[in-house]
Amino acid sequence: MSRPSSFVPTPDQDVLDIKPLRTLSPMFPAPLGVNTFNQPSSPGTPPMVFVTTAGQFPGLRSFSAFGAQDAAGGRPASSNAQATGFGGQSAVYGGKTAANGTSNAGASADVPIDATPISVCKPTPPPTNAGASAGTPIYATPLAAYKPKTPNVIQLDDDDDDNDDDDYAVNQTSASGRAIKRPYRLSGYRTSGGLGSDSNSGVKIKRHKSSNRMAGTDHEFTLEPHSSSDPREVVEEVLMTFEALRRRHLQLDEAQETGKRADLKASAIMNAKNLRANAGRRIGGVPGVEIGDIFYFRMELSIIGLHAPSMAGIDYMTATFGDRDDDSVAICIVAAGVYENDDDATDTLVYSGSGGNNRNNEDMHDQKLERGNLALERSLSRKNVIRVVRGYKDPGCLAGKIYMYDGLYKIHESWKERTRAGINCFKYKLVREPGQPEGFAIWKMSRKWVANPDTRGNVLHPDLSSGAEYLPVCLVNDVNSEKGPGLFTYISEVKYLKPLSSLKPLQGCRCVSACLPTDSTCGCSQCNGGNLPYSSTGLLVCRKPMIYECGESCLCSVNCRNRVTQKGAKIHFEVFRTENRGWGLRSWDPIRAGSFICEYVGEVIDDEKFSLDDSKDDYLFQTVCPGRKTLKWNYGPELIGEQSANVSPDTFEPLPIKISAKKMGNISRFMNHSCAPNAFWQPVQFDHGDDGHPHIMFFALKHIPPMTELTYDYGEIGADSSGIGSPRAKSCLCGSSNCRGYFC
DNA sequence: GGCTACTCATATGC
DNA sequence: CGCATATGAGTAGC
Repeated sequence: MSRPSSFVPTPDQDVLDIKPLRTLSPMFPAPLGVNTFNQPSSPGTPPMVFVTTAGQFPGLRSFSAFGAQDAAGGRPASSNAQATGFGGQSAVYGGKTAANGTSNAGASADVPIDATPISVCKPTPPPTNAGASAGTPIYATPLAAYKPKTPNVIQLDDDDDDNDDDDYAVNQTSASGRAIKRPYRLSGYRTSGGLGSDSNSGVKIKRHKSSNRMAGTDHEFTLEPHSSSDPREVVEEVLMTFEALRRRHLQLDEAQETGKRADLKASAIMNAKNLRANAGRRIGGVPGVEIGDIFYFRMELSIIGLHAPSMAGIDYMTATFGDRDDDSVAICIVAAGVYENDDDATDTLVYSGSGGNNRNNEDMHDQKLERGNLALERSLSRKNVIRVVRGYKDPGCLAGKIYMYDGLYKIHESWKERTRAGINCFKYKLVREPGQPEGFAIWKMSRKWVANPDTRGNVLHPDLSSGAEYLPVCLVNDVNSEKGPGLFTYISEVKYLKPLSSLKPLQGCRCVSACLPTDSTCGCSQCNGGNLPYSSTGLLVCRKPMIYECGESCLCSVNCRNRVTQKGAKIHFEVFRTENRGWGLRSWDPIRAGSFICEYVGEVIDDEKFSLDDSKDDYLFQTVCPGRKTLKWNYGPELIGEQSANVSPDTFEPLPIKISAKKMGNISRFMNHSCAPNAFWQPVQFDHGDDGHPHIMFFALKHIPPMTELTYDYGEIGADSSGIGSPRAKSCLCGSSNCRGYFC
């Protein structure tokens, strides 16, 4: 993950200060790097010229707004979050906790009226268990007597006084890890070799014989020789591969109007090839997974070892505590978030046990103290930490649910509650362990800002673009007293040297209304290698030397799905003062991998007149070969037997285009470099056919949580010889584990 | 004990 | 709203 540059933790800083999510990662020290991206701006001078698309704006309105904000602001830096008032100790009891639990709606901050501590609940006496069928509930068994026979026995230090994670270092002694052999049936997609067999009846993939999957320690996962030993890298690689596979499957499915659940297909392949991280179970944090990480599928949680079950909300394991009996303890829960209201409590959570509410209202029955519920109950007495993943259904968001890892919690109490439907339901109150970086709290906060930008503190200007962008671009400084970046003119479109009309036109398609993935005759689809380059939700499927969107010469409408980047960015950006890298760009919205972020806007520089002076331009964009991570974004086709679409540094061919955003540009001029970036550039054509001078569009390399700095790999000039000697080379201290040390 | 094969529980994602 | 289904626990049997 890119190291957001803006945070050097200091003792006096408020924990709730608005900071990027990742900065407190224990794995990486705070970045020390400084680059010279932003011109220094003296406090007295107007910081910039605000310009609309129509032309240069006199700036009167802007400047006065600027001053007003400034005066009104006047808050000390790094103290803006308190006003939002989350993190309180408010209890989450009552109405919210149970969609079905109306009886408690009025019970405020106290144990619900009809709540009974589970310890008081007397389980019904065990049925004569001799001939107990498989379905016999264990509910009846007294806890102490309950001794699961699962072979996955893991020993723990029997020492639960301390909060330290190390206490839960897991020694896997006997871990047979019996793999369930089950053919993975991938119906409805065709492979062109590789794993393929019998595409009519679906492809069967045998799961890897994984005798060593549970053995040893963490990372037997290797994708390829380059693969990192850094757990963070491994996790990101797994997720990137999953996403690449999923997008490609989606594309194939759409083309054939068949199949669904590309997420399941992708994970089937991942599992078949044993491409997963952190196999096995553990109490406490998962290596390479950081608080604030976001996910879009339950499968993603599963393949990185964060939460193994693909559907169930409670992940648990059997462990041996010292010389005591084996015990099942909960290790991770996914709080679905369907009962989410305006509850501001971000450090407590009331979780409902599982079971009982069968579909169709038939067969409703009391929840039983077994499996996950039992594990939670045992975790209450064991006091072990439990990972919490918060699910959040954004009403305004078309995509389904987003999951965010919110760190470690402990169960503080449990009780039984009668739901509206009349069944007994277990409730568990979880409290977030102190001292962890904020996760869900930042999420909630940024949602609030999106709903009402006025609630964002430390604002220097409400819209840097003065309306030129689809959404306002907030300028903020949580760090120091600097008033803004150096002077520049905000424009929203690239300034070409020649009028577009004089450029070679782009060939269009003759699709009526909209280009369809099933239509192989679509000219634009053919230009893109036979498929539409974007998914139906607008995600880029694959990184390519060039993407051709539909344009003016096409007959299709503006609603055609092959028009994505030309419509502009639709993200709530903010330009913010980083701690040590000048100004940077980040987003209030979560950004899903493959999403369009923004275009590199500036003045196209004439290749012939390119001078030494220009080469010192810090805002010059050139198509320099980026690092491995960016090049590998497509990794996935190889896994399903397709030809690799990847470009290697050897075959990379730069384009002649050079864009300078020094004097005029847009938000993308604030994107800093990182050797572990979360965005990449992609050439796109839609309004002209000069392939040497395409639009440079940025897409998300991975899921980007809100408030994480957006970065891309500036690349290295003369990678083969000496990038360091290059006139533009700057030393890089992005802080990532694979930092190259310099960039251009 | 090691292993396979089966059932069951879960609720997601489309 | 219905449907197909991945994962893992648990059980039975060889």
